[in-house]
Amino acid sequence: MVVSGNQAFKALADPTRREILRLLRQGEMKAGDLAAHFDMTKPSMSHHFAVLREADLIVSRRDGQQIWYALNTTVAQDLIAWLMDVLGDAKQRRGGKNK
Amino acid sequence: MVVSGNQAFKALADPTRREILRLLRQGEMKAGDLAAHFDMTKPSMSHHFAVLREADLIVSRRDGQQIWYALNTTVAQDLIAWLMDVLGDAKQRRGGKNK
DNA sequence: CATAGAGTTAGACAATCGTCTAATTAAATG
DNA sequence: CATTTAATTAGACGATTGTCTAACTCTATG
Repeated sequence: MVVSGNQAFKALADPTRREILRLLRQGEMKAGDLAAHFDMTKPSMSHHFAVLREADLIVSRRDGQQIWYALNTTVAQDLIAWLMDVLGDAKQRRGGKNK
Repeated sequence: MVVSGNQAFKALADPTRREILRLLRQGEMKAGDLAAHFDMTKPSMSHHFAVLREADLIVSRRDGQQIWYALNTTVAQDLIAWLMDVLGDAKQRRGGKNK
């Protein structure tokens, strides 16, 4: 885990934040457009963006009045590597050992 | 996500629980032997086992006085599928789209 | 430069979480 | 059956989390 393993896992623990990541699969989006997908105030959404950014799961850039968010795949790759390592092929390994 | 997506993600948010999963990679272990790896009371460890079991990330069986825990790979596979879907190949996808 | 719009920051508050000690359950054994 | 050992359950408590309203920053524009 390169940088923020624990923060990244904690960030993923909230369903709103996972949905934000899902929306960003298709490319970057403005903060306001993201927020429009949720039944929640803008400050609450802003908080979720901050948590995701501090976990390095997203990156942001300002363009005039608006802020664009996009997935940061670097930490994402680390998370997947951790999960695959710990949980991914355990079945095969156990099969080989305990059969 | 088959059953307990949110619970599974929340279970992964704690470093002690992730370490428990890591230890279980090599096969099932007794509750006491797992607990011995941590600087924490047994009731606290028992709580973490319960969270992991409710998230379907581990399974347990009693053998006399002792309880054995093992990884449950079913939900683990779902988690990995989710992560790969949302975060896994975003770089390639964005590259193809926004280049 | 006054106003409006997009977004964040500050601070409060209830709910959830992680840990502890004390009590309890369940199995083994003299 | 009394005691010991392995583990969980119950309940308390401080820390963290997710949400809200109010206030603020920053940019655009008349």
